[in-house]
Amino acid sequence: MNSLTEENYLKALFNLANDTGEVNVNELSKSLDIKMPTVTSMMKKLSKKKLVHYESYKPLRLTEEGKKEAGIIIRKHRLTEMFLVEKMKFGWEEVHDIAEQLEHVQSLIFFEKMDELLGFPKIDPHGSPIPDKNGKMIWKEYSKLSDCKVGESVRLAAVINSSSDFLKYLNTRQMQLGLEMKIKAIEVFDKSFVVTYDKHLNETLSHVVCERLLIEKK
Amino acid sequence: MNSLTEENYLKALFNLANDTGEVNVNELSKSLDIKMPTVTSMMKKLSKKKLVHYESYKPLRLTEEGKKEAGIIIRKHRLTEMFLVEKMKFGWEEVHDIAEQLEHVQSLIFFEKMDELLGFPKIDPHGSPIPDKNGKMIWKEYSKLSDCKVGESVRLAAVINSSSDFLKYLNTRQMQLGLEMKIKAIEVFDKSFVVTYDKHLNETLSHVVCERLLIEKK
DNA sequence: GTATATAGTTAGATTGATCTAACAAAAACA
DNA sequence: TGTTTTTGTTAGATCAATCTAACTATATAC
Repeated sequence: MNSLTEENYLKALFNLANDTGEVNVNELSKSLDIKMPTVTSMMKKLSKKKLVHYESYKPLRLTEEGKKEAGIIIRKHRLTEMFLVEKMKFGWEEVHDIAEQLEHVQSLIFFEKMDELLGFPKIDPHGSPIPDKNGKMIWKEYSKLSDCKVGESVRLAAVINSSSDFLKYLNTRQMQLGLEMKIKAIEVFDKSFVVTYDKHLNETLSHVVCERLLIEKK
Repeated sequence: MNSLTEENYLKALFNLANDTGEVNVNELSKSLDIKMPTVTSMMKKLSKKKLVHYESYKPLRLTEEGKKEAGIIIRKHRLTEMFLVEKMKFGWEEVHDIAEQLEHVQSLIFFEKMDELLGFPKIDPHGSPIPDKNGKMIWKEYSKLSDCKVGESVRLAAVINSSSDFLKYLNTRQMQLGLEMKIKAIEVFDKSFVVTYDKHLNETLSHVVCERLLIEKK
C-alpha cells in the first residue's frame, strides 16, 4: 500500500515521462511544488519499494510495477471525471480538482462500479484514455489543430492540459469534444486560426489555443 | 482546515458523546485504536484550535465550532452512503467503509450535488439523520424493538451500529427499513422475539438483534 | 479510609514528509 | 578548455502523528 504522498509522486512521474519514460528530479520538483532534496529522498524510498529506477545524477524512470500503480491512480482519476460529468452533471471544467481528491480512495469496488455504470468508457471527458485495471493505457495518435492546413475539416477529439480557465474559454465558444470544424484561414503573423463550426462562421483561435486542441482529420 | 487525522478525532468525539456531550480520553482512545498519550496531545491541539474543551483529568467536550465541524463530516459520510445505495446500487452493508474514505473529500460542491441528486434526503440508508450544511442534526426519537411488548405492530425505522455482518444478517431475513412487523411472542429465558412480517410467519430474533433495531409504533 | 485499580499526563523516542544550507556533479557557455 | 550556471545530493532541522515508559490523579473496593 502506498501513501497518498507516494501516489502523488507516482502520478506525476507517469504524467511527466517523455517518450523514453525519463523524468528529471528538477521537473518533478517543480511539478509537485516540493523542494528537490525532498524529491531525492522520496525517490530513494520508492526505489527501495521497486517502483522507481533511481541512480544518482541520472534521470528517473518508473519500474513496470511503478507504471502499473501510477496507471491505476490515473484510471481512478479519469473514471471519476467521467462519472462526475456523466452521472453527476458537473461541467468538464469543474471535475479535475474533485477527481484529484477522489483518486486516492482505496476501495477498488467503488471504481469498478463507476466503470460499470458508465458502460466501460475508453476516454475521459477531456478525451484522454482511461487505463485498464492493470494500469495499461492506449494512446490514440491525434494531431494538434495547430499542425493542420487551411481547408481541412477536423473533429475535436481531445484537449491538452485541461485547466479550468481553458475549458471555460471553450465553453463560451460552444466548443466540445466531437465538434466538427473547418479551417478557413491561418494568419501568418500570429499563427492564429479562423475556423467555422455550427453557427460560428468566423471564430478566431489563437496559436496557444490551437496547440491544445487535438483533432482527427475527417 | 483540519487534517484528515483531526477530522477522525472530531467525528469520534461527536459519535461517542453521551447525553451531556462528554467523552473520556480512554473511550476515545479505544474507539480510534490510538494510545492515550497520543489522544491527550491531540486534544491539546484541538483545544488550541477551539474545537474541543479540554481540561486535565476532566471529560472531553466538543465546542460549538467543533460540533459544527464534526457534524459536517458526518453529513458528508451519510450523504455519501445514501448516494452509494440510491445512485450506485451498492447494498447498505457495503457502504460504510467506502463512505469512511469519501467523507474526507474537501470539495463542498461535490456533496451539495449529491444532496441535490438525492432530493435532499433527511436520513441515510441505515435510518440515521443527515446533518444540515451547518452540521446540525435532528434526532427522531425511536424505540428499540427490545423494549416493545407482545402484540405490538411496529415499523423498522433505523438500525444501530450498522456493521456489515449485522446488515448481512438482516438481508438474509429480507429485513429492510420501513418493514412492518408484529411481535408474536417474547421468550422469557433469553429475551428473544418471535415476529411476523411479509412471508416470514415465525422469525426468531435474538435479544442482541432486537436491541439494534429501532422502530416506530403503528 | 487506606490500598488498589483505572484513567490520564508527561517526557522522550520514532517515523514520514517536509524544509534550508552547504556541497558536488553535470551541462552550458564563452 | 576553463568558468559559470543549473541540477542534484548530503546533512541536519522541523513538524505532525504516533509510540513506550514512567509518573500522577481519580475512582473503586474492601
